Amino acid sequence: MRIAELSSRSGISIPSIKFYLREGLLAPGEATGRNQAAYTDEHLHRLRLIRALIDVGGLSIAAARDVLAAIDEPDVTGHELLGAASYAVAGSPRRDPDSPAWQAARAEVVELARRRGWLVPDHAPQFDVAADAVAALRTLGQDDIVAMLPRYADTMEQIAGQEVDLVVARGERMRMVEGVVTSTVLGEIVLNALRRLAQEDASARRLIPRDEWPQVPGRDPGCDLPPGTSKAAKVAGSADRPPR
Amino acid sequence: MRIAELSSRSGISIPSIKFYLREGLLAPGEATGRNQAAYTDEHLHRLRLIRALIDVGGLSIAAARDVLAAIDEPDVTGHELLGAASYAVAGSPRRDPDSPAWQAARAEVVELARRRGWLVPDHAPQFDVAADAVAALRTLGQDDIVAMLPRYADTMEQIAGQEVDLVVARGERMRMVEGVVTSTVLGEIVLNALRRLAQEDASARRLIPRDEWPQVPGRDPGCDLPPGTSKAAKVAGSADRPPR
DNA sequence: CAGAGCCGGATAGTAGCGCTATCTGTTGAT
DNA sequence: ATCAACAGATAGCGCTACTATCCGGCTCTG
Repeated sequence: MRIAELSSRSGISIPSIKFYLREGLLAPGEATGRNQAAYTDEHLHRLRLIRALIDVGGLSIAAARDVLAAIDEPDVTGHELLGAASYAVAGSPRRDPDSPAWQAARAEVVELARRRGWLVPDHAPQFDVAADAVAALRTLGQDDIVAMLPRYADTMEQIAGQEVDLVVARGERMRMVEGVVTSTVLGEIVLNALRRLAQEDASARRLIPRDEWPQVPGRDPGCDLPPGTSKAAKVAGSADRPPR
Repeated sequence: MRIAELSSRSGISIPSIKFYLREGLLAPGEATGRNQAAYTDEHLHRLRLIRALIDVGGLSIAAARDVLAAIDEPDVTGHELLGAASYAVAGSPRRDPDSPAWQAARAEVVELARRRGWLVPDHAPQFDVAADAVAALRTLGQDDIVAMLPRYADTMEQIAGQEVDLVVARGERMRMVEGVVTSTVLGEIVLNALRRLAQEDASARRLIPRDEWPQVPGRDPGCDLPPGTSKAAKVAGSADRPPR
């Protein structure tokens, strides 16, 4: 296929495709002449991945390039890829790594991970990101929100375990590698959106009088978890919440 | 306090402070003369909030302005504020709301929320954000990741309930309102960072031979959840995972 | 086999965002 | 009286993610 077809099938303008070629996000097509090249369905798929990372995942061009380069590296393992993706997404713009408050916040998060026995190196960039947020919460006097950290960690440990199991179960390397990236980047978007929706629901239930609730169909019991879920997890899913 | 002191105490340059004044993120100081104004500790706090939202939370100036305007509105309820924050953060750049695939993805997420009985309007912008990601996952052939949606929703329902309880417990309106914003925006950053760390841990446990694990101190049992956690939740926290 | 039009590659230009610099006239501290 | 600091306004800058234009070569059509 030539570039015009690649453009029309992907919905991306030819100049943009050329831009991604220049930036090294997309491999050149196979040359069929001095100034002609042929593109394949793999290029089409790659373009969709690029747009998903950039438009939906909010990655910068540079971050997307780093992630995609790790995908292309044939002997990078799934585990290393996750680190690479994590590093690329974290970016560098930290607030002030020199202040004692920031260092205390970072130490707090590192200690949390250590107590849970997480196998992560102390220099993982995500610790810096978390430290930024924790330090900001503390200087804003929102210490009680920081107190939720252990619960956040517990929850994310469950989620991450299931995500990794899912991707590892695929077996085939190429599908695993792309699964790591998409579940990390796009899964985050979905999780964040669902969290906001759940917050809106939770605050409606607590702050709006029951007789002013909008009319909604009743909640279907027990049909919203996929097969294989343990009874304990289902029970926990409804624990610690006010009556609905 | 005059602007020079506000600048040195906040660590933000005077031109930047003037910029925030122009953009309406920061209220003008009380005028003490034709071209003099006095700033208070509230201005200092507000500046810290602005920087937290922008630098740490990644909000644009426009989104931060919308959120802060909602905070300032004296008769906006905590619940409405959450909607405003949610809306401001969602932004508008959606992928292609006209394609059938996108509409199917949106319907899928709306149906998920409806089945759980969430009290959220169908037009909530977070549905659009989630639809973007779900549609992207489907076109990339990552349907098994989409299958995790119900579990994501269940998890976020728990987290959001606890967050809202925490903030509502404060009682005082001003502290509630700021708690909504900070927990929504900064909590998301922390959650995302912890998720990536947990993913790295999970993939290390599954993909690296046990005898190559880095040496880490043992996991402390049971001391990582705050008081008030039910036994069921603690058990669920360790369920469905491979042996550690 | 001519010529219209698409091709790859290169260079230059653009729009928006988040500041930053400079200028003007005024004011308060010494 | 002097002079740095101030508020307010206008203009400019650096970065990112494209977008436009040009060029000589290719290829498809009639």
